[in-house]
Amino acid sequence: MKGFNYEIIKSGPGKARAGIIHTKNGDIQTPAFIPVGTKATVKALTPEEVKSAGAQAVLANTYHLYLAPGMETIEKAGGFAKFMNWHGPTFTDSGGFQVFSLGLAFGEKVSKVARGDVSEDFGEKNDHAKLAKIDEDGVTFSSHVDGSLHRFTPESSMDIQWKLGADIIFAFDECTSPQAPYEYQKSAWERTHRWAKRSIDAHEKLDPQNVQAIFGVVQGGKFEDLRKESARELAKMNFDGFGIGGSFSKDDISTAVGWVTEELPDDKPRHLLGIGEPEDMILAIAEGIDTFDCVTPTRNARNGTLYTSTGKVHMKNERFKNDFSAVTEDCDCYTCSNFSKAYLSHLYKQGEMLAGTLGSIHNIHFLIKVASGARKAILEDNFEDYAKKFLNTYKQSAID
RNA sequence: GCGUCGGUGGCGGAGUGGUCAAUCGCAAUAGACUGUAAAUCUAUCGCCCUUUGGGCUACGGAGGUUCAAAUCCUCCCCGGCGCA
Repeated sequence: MKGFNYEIIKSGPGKARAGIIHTKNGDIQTPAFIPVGTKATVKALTPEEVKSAGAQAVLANTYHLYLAPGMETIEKAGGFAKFMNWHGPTFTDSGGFQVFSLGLAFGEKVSKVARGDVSEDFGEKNDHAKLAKIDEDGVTFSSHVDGSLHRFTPESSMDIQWKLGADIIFAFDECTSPQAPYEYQKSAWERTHRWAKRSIDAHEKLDPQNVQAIFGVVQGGKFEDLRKESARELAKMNFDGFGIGGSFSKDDISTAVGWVTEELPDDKPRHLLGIGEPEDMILAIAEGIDTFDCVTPTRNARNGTLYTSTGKVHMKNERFKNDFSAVTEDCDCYTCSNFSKAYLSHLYKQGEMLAGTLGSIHNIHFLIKVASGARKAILEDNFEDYAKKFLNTYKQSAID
């Protein structure tokens, strides 16, 4: 494989590790948080702002870019990175998450991190309202934009991702619902494994030189035997790295991640798909995760919630109206260096676009710092201390 | 001065005899958000009591008609418009 390589710089304590992912477009110092730019844009930010906030790479989405602007435009642009003017490593998600979000999750209040338990009537209601339907061969989507029908298979996902041109792509998988019971999780991951094999085969044909790295995606929900078996099965395949996907209960993200990283080979990178609350990242890094992506910093920022070292705060809250201190005093992001809570509060309340921009800069910077801080601590041999201190101060809910 | 239309909760604006503490929008106050259907969504929003419940005060003001009035009548106050 050309250009792609993972190197462990330091391991421990436990499964935690610091490393470097080399790609032909640059390196990623891990652990790292990768901001999400679904439609070839990290919402509300210019690539320069994303970079200044500390981002080393961005992750875009296959389904969304396939729908718009469509592959013809992306190909003419020379790939999505060039299209969006991002100079650095890139990832694309396979569209597997949309199997979930437009499928069983459509119209329901389920997200990939569950608060509830496995549902008795899983998948039985409103099936006709869903926009995605799964069969053995692939998934048929109704476009959420205009209702038109589209079909994704492992082969078409690979084809699209090859054209999108990311450095790291993911095998086409099914992101399962946290409410899915054991039997469903089992059959889903079995299908996902068949899709993984087909993804590898299809990708080899498209990219015989292997200039593009492909990661397999571990599934299995919250069930230990399924997670472990999924990891073992995928580890046998010729993937360049692994994604850990699907659903978790908030309380056992790190447990489930631990089951998986025990089974995955150490010499390949592990990406925890879609996870990104600070406390989740710290716990997952302890279990040997290298990279994360998550929409939560940018979405929260647009919706008025910002991260601080003591927890999240909602900038529209009245208490910030005349608070002229920075969101986080010791934060060196552009936002905290130049603006007060009072100003941000004003922007948010007035619905000004700059609110989303300044908030997003701070939030992605914050999460990037959580990951890079962990890296530094691992390298300096005090990760346990770093993790403990971070978790103790964070979650103390609220600031001031 | 005459005529006419109108005065509703923080604002705009419905309602024009009972199902009205009063549709709706905005603002306000909280909350949610984890591979982006998301610059979105949810809740509360007259006062008091522990409740899916109850009590009180309210639709410019004062009277009145009626079993029942934000809604009908009379007078008064205020505003827009038209005519003098």
